Amino acid sequence: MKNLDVSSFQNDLISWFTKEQRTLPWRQDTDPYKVWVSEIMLQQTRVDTVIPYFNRFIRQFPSIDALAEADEERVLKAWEGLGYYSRVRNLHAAVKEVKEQYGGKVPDTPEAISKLQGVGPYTSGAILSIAYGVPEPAVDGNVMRVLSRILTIWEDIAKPSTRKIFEEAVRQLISHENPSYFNQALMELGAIVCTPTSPSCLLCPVRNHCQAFHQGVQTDLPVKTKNKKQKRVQLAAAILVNEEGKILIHKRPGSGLLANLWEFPNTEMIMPLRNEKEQLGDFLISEWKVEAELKDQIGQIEHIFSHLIWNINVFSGMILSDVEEQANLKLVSLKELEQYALPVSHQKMLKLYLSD
DNA sequence: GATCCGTGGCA
DNA sequence: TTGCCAAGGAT
Repeated sequence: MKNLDVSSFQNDLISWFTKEQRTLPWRQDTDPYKVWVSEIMLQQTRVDTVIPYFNRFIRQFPSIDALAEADEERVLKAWEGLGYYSRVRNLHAAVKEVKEQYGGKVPDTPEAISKLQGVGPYTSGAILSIAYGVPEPAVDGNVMRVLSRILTIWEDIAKPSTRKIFEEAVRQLISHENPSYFNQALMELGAIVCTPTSPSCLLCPVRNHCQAFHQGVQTDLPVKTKNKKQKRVQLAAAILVNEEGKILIHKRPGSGLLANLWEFPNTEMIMPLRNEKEQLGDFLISEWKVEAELKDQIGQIEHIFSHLIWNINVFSGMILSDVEEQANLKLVSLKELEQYALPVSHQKMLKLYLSD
């Protein structure tokens, strides 16, 4: 590698990680299943957020077999609040696949492991290197940031095609003696030293190898184009109770936003100027044949997703008709509701209702 | 390649 | 307050 003493770089990086790595629950051992779970949870999600979820999840589902045999409702409930719920549905499906097709052992080749649902290029490399010591690249956002600075790579890291450039770089740099620590060290460095804004270059174990530091351009890298703004969507939702005090909930479709999570009945306001309570009442009858007496609005909620914003006007009401329960439509008591995974937006609605 | 898919923290 | 993010993958 041009302008870089690879052996010295590996040594400085791995020595630093050996000494300075954070103690984390998924670093207690290298059980491929636990490495796998942690890597899925850590996708686009901060370490501090993941820690309690990881501990609970492993307690509930300690092994491939335990997770493979679990009901999806329980699995989704364990993921409630973490976001990107397709991650856990894919993990669940993939774990069943490993149990059935690989005798319960997580595959140890790039070809096999990459076929598992939810396992892309990053996760494949992470599991192979950390759990099995295979020298494969594991290029995430941290790695692209760190290496863009060390090697002064000016490609736009927001473009999917750019990842290949960094994978090629890692193949030339990775330690074959300890690929696990090499990959983890790059990510750890990105997380606690080589941060997006104001990197701590004076504390960096590899600053002598860093071209951006030498040129004083570390804050100009990486190059990353901006995201688009979220779209706003106006919703009206109802927390409806029957004469027994049971609450009406609806299971969302199996694909798309918040797939398979439960929610309070709601509908998008296509005509924002028309009376919302009327639109909501019409929706309840036409969609669910539920006649309800809606009270005045009990509040409003704004919920921000990565790509859209929900503005929800929340109503409460009494169910006047009989409800025909279906697989995706249930009446549950407040206590039973605890068994169902709700999106955070609907947890906010419930809290609003209970304090009303 | 562009878009979809969550959430909470922080400058 | 607003934007931007944080150990990505599927379509």
